[in-house]
Amino acid sequence: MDTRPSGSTNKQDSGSPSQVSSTSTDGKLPSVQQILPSLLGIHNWTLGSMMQHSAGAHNPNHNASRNAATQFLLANQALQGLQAQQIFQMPSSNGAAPQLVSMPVGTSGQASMLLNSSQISALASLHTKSSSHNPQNSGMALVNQLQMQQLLNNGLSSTQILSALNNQLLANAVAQSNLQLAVCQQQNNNVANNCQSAIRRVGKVSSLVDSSSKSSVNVSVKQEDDDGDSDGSGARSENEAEAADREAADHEDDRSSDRGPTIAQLTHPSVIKSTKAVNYAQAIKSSYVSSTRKSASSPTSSSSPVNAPSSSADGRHNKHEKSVICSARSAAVVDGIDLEEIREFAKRFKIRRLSLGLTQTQVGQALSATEGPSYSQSAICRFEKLDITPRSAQKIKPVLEKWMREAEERYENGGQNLAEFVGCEPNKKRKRRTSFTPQALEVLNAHFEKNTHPSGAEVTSLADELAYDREVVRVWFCNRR
DNA sequence: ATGCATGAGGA
DNA sequence: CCTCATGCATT
Repeated sequence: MDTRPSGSTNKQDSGSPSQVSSTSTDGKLPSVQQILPSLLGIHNWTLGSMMQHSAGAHNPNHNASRNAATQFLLANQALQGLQAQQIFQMPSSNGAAPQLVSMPVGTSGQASMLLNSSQISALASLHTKSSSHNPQNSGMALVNQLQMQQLLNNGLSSTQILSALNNQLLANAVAQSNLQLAVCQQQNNNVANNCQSAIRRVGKVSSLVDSSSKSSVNVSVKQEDDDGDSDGSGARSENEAEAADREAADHEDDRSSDRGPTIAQLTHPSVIKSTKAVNYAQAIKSSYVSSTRKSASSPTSSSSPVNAPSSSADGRHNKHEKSVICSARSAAVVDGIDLEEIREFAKRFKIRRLSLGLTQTQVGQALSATEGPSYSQSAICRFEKLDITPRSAQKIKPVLEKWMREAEERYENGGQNLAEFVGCEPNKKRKRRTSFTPQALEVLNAHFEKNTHPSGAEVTSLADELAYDREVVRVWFCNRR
């Protein structure tokens, strides 16, 4: 289904293929492609390829033909904990596009990463020489499984996971012989250290290693790929590529939004300290006080005055570190909604989605093709991040649960058409998104801090002063609140 | 991933 | 007009 809504587009073609997990290539540290095989315990595998069957029936122009054929790396099943290695090649004008590589790690985790063609071929050429049987493979896999889960448990974004994984690979390569659990911990620390900088660079603080490793690392992901065949994603790869690119370029500047209290916030009151306090209070206010329902559990129960005091000079700079989502087990229950349960599901869902090699966009499209309510990429993104109110989450959850079950079924049956694109009607044109200038934002924020609910007259004059549509200004306040 | 837009439902 | 839930469009 190639698709891409006609008008769409901003998408510059495969502009930046690489990004990927290529790291130190030569010299000191081994490159990813050098250690990947051992990391995964792959010593015997076969490279197969099959022409991509146009699952969607069309897409003649994918003629990346010769090489664009979907390739599969089939891992030797003899190595426990590892199953089929799949490589979905994304069609593109040139064969240099990066490929999404999904690899099961351990028995219940799965990592996805992008590898460019040279890395792929490097990986491919390795099978000829790699023959050393390391009895400790399973051990390695296990270690990585744990680490992977920790990464996932911390709610990191795809980009973060990729970089973290990358560091993980290096860490493992360096400590290649350690397999004891104790050593495992050590590795975790190494990984943490290695990752920290990367993560920080990306703007998020997060405790990567929860040494106490918490009880529930039960990310029960059942494995169903026995022969790595699956596809259907082959045809959708355009979207895949698109998303991949975006993720690659992903800049997480962490601006954060102050919509209502999100599950992430509710379940982690601890992270909401200092600067965050104000926002949190506001969040509680807007969503609970006003809705009269409010329930005991919310940590800050008391309602804050409508006019957020906000002691800071500039509200915008106060909203930072909101997306810190680390592990926690607080089984909070708000409004009869088990946040913990939702959190668990969101985690599982993300893992499943990735293991199926699907992007949020694809899931959204698939959803819209099925019965019942559907949700957009945005919604899915927010759900996975738990950047939504408990109420919304509870509403979306069953939909995703249902879809996930069906997706698994289809996957097992050959994985055909996991996503079906349904031509959306153009609908009426949406107003072009307004982009406020930094200056305007300064003014707006200044006003917002003084008064979150400006009167009609105030809005008008403000709009006037800034030379923006009154409606635009009004909406800005609504969204800001 | 997230900023702004839209529309429903409620005062 | 507001709040909320969502989505489109853009970063």
